[in-house]
Amino acid sequence: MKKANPAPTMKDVAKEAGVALGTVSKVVNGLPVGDAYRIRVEAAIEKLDYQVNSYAQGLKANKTYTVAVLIPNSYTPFFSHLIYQLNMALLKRRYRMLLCCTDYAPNTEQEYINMARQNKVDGIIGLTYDPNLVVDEDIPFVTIDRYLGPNIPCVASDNFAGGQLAAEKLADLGCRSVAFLRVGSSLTNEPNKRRAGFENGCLARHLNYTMKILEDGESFDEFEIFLRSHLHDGRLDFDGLFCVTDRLAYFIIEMLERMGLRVPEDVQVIGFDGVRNFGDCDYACSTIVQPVSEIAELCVQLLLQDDSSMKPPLVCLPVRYAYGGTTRENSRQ
Amino acid sequence: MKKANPAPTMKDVAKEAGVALGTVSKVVNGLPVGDAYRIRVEAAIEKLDYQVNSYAQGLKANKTYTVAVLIPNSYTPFFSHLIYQLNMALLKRRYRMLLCCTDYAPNTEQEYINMARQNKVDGIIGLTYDPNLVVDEDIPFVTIDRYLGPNIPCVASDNFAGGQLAAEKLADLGCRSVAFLRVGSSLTNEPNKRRAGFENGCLARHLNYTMKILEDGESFDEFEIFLRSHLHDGRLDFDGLFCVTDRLAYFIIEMLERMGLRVPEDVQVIGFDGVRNFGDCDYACSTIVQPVSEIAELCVQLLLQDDSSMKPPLVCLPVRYAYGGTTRENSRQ
DNA sequence: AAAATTTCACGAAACGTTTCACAATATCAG
DNA sequence: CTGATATTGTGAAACGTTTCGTGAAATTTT
Repeated sequence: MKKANPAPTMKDVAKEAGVALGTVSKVVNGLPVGDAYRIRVEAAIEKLDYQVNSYAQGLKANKTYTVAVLIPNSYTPFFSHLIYQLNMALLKRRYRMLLCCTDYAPNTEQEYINMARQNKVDGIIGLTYDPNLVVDEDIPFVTIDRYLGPNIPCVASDNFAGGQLAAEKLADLGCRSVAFLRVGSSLTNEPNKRRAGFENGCLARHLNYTMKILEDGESFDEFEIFLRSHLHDGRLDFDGLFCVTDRLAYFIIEMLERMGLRVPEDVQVIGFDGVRNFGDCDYACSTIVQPVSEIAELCVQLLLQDDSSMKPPLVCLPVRYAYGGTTRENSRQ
Repeated sequence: MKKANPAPTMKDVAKEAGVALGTVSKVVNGLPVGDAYRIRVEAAIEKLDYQVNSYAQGLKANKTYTVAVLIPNSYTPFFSHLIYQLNMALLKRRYRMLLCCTDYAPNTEQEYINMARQNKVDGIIGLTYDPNLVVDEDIPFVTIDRYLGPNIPCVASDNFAGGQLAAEKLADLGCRSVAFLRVGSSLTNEPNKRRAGFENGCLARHLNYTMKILEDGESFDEFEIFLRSHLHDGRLDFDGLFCVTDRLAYFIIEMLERMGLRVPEDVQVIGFDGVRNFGDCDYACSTIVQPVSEIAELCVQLLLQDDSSMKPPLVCLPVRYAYGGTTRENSRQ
């Protein structure tokens, strides 16, 4: 049924069905209406191919069913999976997702927050960078991986446990001397706890450990310098490496191979994130997997629940280890 | 300036400034207003921390400044980059992006199209799968990589030229016998032209060529069977491979290495897409790069331009070759 | 059978904008 | 100084919903 240009409104449906406006509204919203009326209204809706205007609804209800998602970009694997899962979690609740890529720029982040407010979104989920972000007190806000204050719930993986798990795994897989590699970030965000967790795990398992943390401007080449300084007669001082992200692990593995070291025979490598290299292929490396889907689900739950007194300031979700070819699994595994 | 619960409206601003509603509206929209009035209104806006309600605007103007983007998922590298660039192109024009991941499911695609219509979006950009998609005639629709009909503009890379370019590159790099590898898809979409282009290029350059196209249910293992059947005494019949996507190329390269063949020494490999392995690192392989940013920009332009008579049914954008370590660049390059 | 009660459709008002006919003021010619 | 013209602020109406007080009809009670 092709309809002339102006989209049919409730008023048109009411006229077509010979009922009042309010009756149509009730039918549309599933409120109790006499069967005779319901049938007439439904027929009219069908005939006119009527669709409710959700923006008029939003105006009336002061609710837009829109959530803004602030994220540095959509193409880093962890982010792109997060977006996917957030999209699913929101759509399940009939919410729309307004995606804002910030490119790590603090002023862009602030701009988007203001813009989100102007768009009267029902809430904001932010994986943000700027520690001095000014968030509006009266718009629900949930962060990922960044604790901004006791009134702003933060959802993250259990990064500390993830670090511990990496150490334990390496120990279980026979490592004696390990290193932690991280790209520099002066930020105090949740993923930083990976280091502390790893250190803790190494101590518990009596592993020798070394850290190499890149400073803010330093290039990845520093890692090669570091590794070469620990290379003697073609043998590395370490038999295990824990990289702060899979992306870094991927680089390091290529670097090791260029240096003539075999992974996992000479040195085992564990990364962090657990996202797939090409979207749905194997893991790029053995890794600590973040529960992306659960993170997304919880963010949305916390954001949309109205009882703000029940919102915990920080939730850490359990991580797990996954084999990805860069460790030597033993038979007990 | 902390404000009590109900957000201030234009009416509040008008009262505060002692002017009429229409005057505030003009100031907000940058229409000519006497300086004395403008100053009073701007002061009131500042004082009350007023933000226009863009949903009320949308209702009045019958324009929601929202565009729905239908895409299989957000984590496949090509898609995630597309989303990023679409986001940028839309945001530049103050449009919002409603992201819908369809998981390649035809019914989900149709559902989302209906939902988008309900949400009164100003347009839809779709990278869709279902060839029988029912699109609403009176809502602007632009597709990516899939030609649905003369009234629905389609934006794509010049896949044919890309295929040609791959063949020419392989020829220039010294190949004599090449193969084209593709995963099966019975769909008639734009990327299918890569094969025809490659074939064309091979003929022009007198290259021996072979095709291996996976049928719909077949696993990637078929490629190994195919390659092994062309392996004699550790030497492959081909010295060049063109893979339909970088993702496939990535698999094939790993497969070749497992088979004891060196890339690019024994066999050179070119993929297609040109997206980065971990978001912003090097190319995963030598590749034909799709102009993702231009595709996104053009989609948005076509979608939002009102003169529908000027919309071309199909636009193919130029691709380029990029070195990614899996070809032997010669000195002339 | 009449009164009391319940049920439920009706339609006006309101949400926060934009727009437009109108009125008020300022400008200028004669 | 008057009357015509240009300028610009005013406020009501409209956009498409939801909500809620009103009252008519149906049902139950005595």
